[in-house]
Amino acid sequence: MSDRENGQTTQPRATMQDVARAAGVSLKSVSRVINAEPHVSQKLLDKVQAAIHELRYVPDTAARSLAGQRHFMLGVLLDNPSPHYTMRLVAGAYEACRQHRYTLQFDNIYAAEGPGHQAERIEQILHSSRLDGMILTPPTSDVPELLDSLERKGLPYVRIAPGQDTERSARVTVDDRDAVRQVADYFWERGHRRFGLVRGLWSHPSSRIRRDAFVERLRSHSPDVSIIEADGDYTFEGGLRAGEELLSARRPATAVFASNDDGAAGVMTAAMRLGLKVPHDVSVIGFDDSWVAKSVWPSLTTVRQPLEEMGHAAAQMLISRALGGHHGTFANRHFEHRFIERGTVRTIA
Amino acid sequence: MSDRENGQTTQPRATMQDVARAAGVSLKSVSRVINAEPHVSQKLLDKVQAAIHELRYVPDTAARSLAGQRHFMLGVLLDNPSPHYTMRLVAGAYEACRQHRYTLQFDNIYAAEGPGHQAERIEQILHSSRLDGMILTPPTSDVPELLDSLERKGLPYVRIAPGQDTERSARVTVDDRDAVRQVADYFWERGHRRFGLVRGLWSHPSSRIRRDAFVERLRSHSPDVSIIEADGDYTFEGGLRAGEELLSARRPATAVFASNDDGAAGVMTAAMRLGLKVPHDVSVIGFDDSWVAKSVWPSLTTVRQPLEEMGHAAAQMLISRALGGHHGTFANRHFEHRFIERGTVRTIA
DNA sequence: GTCGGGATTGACAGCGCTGTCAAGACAGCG
DNA sequence: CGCTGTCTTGACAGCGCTGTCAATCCCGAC
Repeated sequence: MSDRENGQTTQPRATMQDVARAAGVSLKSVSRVINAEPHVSQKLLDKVQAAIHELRYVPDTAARSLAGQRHFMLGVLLDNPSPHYTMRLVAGAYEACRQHRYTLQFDNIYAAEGPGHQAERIEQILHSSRLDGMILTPPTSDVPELLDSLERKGLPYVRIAPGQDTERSARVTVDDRDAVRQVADYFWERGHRRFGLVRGLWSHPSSRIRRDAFVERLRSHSPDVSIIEADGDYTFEGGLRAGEELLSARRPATAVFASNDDGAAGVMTAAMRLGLKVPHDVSVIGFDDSWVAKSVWPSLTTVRQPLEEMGHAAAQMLISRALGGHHGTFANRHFEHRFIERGTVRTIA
Repeated sequence: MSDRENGQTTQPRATMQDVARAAGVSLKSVSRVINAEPHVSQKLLDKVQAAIHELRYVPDTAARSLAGQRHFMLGVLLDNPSPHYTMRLVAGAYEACRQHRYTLQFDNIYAAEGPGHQAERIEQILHSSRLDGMILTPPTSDVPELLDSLERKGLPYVRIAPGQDTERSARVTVDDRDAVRQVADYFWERGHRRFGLVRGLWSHPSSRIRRDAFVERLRSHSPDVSIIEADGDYTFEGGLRAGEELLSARRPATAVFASNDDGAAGVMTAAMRLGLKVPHDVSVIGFDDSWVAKSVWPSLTTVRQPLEEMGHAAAQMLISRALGGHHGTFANRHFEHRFIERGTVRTIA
């Protein structure tokens, strides 16, 4: 491998003891400063901070974990097939962790294997790692067995975008309904009256929510508006099939909302194959602002979830909690979507 | 938050001491078994393993780190804009880490900010975290300043797919040349004689390598073969522009190789806009087998790098090293690409 | 039967930090 | 001026494990 282990140039890292000595105070006082504990005089604070800075002191996480009851590690439960989605969420959570010198552990829980397996898997995860908290990402946020296990173990957790039984725990939410209404209105205001809807995967609560919001909003504009629905199962393939169905109907849709971007890309391809031009002949809006949104032409009008911020918030909640925060009350941070106007919607004269 | 901290049901985790007692041996003997040290009799081994199993003992990483000189943490240096690429590499590395109860720390190094900033950034990373090794992913594998810093600190590292100065360190390689030759032959054998090439980003060594291999291979078939080149900078947009250039030339290419999938998707879109059908009028091959490869129609013929395996191998090398392995010699694990035949290439009569 | 040497096992001192508890400092009050 | 209560500071044990070193065991060779 590539190195020389004999740290010729590397002087040993400063310890808390070193800082204490340099500042002329006790070990424990340095500890107090590091942990921002109360009852520290300004004078002592200054001395210690100067010494810390001077020695470039960085506390040793392993020692802190061993001696105290924090462990500087959070877990994230993952089971989302979309790398882009996962990546953004995790990036946000990771950033929050880094800021507090925490580490993030990733755990894939395979929903496909059924709730029994999942419960077993999480028990194992909890037993074998010392965590200060757990972040549940969709679709794991809605598996009751998981929540049960977590509660039994007494591990704090935060659910991201839970679909059901929302009040049960701390959570980070985002209002899909609201975003979908914007989509519906956007189409409506541009003169569209015949709609297509590509549904997602029924096992994800988000799927039903998005569908219902879209349909309801449109009906509120006109009770007997035309909406053709088809299943797209959140994939390109699914969107392709759904698109062909929607666009080759007798009175085809002029505006299609796909429950995610992959599906929307499928619809665009279907349009192309049917000789329809986007947005001239069909308008399309996606959901997620994933990577593909910019890998199609025209680039896709879509809705972006602030996933990084959501992940960040979730981790932040857990970290504050570990520092000795808010017991009893279930925090809830809410975020808004951002509508991203690009090139796939046309205004009908 | 969602829990009860008073672990009513949670009995304390077993410690090594507990195991020693249960097995009727000394603490140190259990430690030997856990660390697979030599000089342990079969009888003792059995007793200890039984006790470990019985008590569901899991060693405490923090304590091990504190007491020993391993820290059970590896770092990955990231600076690749493609989430899919990063994700796959990291997933593999992470899996290897999990198997050995290691943790992976991610660090973004912003190449765009220039080598000076990077060196500073890595110094800071190395100073503030206790790592057993570092994995460099492209394009960080080719920043000499980074390697210098790592070596100065004496931290073992492995470079993934380094482009230059390969022998300098341990590494995990994959032969782009070989894969690109396959691509060239694949086109050639199917009767194509007029080629288009979408180049990548010059700052990535891979870009030049892929380009050269493609051109050389084709020339080896026929010295004055027609190859039109255009810059695609590894993005969809770039591929789109490059595609329009290549396909609207006087004697347009019938087969286009794009240095990555995003670029290939751009070429396909360009073809569509020019009224050309893929693969009937133009054949396209990409590189990476990224998410978009299946989000276009027809789905993209491409080349897949075994990124998970590569990440896994890199982490594995570092972990073995930390266990006290191969000093002096620079390991090198080599991987092969896999050619993925899908629907974007046509055989010319 | 005895000795040398390697194989096997264990005792023990910390690693760097936090939690506990007690001591010292200091202000206010009678 | 002494006493009490609060604020600040420090001493100390020990978290769970590994590295060191010494003790013990077992074997073949003499």
